[in-house]
Amino acid sequence: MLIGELAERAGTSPRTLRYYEAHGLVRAQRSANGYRVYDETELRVVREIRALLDVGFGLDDVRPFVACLRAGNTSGDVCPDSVVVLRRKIAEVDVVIDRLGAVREQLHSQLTHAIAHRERTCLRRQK
Amino acid sequence: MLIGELAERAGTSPRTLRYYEAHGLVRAQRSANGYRVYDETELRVVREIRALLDVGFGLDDVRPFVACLRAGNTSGDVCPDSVVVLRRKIAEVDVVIDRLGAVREQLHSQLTHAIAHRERTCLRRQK
DNA sequence: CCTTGCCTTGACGCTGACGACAAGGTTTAG
DNA sequence: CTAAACCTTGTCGTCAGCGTCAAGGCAAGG
Repeated sequence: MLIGELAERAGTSPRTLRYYEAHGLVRAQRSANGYRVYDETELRVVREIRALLDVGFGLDDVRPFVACLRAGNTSGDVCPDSVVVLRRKIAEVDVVIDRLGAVREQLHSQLTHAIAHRERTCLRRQK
Repeated sequence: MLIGELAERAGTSPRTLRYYEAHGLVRAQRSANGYRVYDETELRVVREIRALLDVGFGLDDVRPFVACLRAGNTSGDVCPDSVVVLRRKIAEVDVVIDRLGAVREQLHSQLTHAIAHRERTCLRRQK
């Protein structure tokens, strides 16, 4: 499997795969002419990476999951390092959710205030 | 009031104020030697900008609020354009909160799965 | 032989809100 | 006289995850 095929099967681009390789996440054999050659394992690795990035992970967060897959596990989640990252990420998400909740509250009250102000202005105009 | 003083009073940096000016948000008179000179109104403008950026607005989102203040209003929130942006931002925040909630769910289930897997492994080892 | 369509490395662009520095002018205090 | 502490414009760097050329090599079909 060459880079174009892997890219298509994983739903991404060759550029992206080279990028992952440059950052030590994906590995490739080389054919005689220097082309990157991948096996099915790499396909699963790339899909794991994509799934985690989509959820808001950074490349560094993904490393333990890739290592876990390479260690022969069916899922990248089951290794201790992955679990640590999972817990941390959940905590991070919780923090952001809380913050956004507070922001939402504030914006809502600003909006309420603005509407109330407009009401008052209209009423004064009507008099 | 020169740029350094305004920066300090607004809790930001001269660089930032020049940046806002370059993007048409803050205005300054010029003294004979070419220094930027600000009045109290600009202080309020800068504080409005900062408050909104802190909440996750972009510079473009802030423009209507600044215009609203410049139009003589006590609050930047009360003008129609500001209200439009407020509503849009609240909607955006809602979307992100929902997405993060789903992400949190997914991560939690991954974590649960990983823990369960580890339990099974330990049990097998104990046998 | 020539085109088409893969592949290679290398390098710059992008988004946003600035930080950091360069190289210089001004004003004030000692 | 000079150092300190302001100010000016201009340019590059930052973070992340790539997109988008550029310039070239390799393989196969007509």
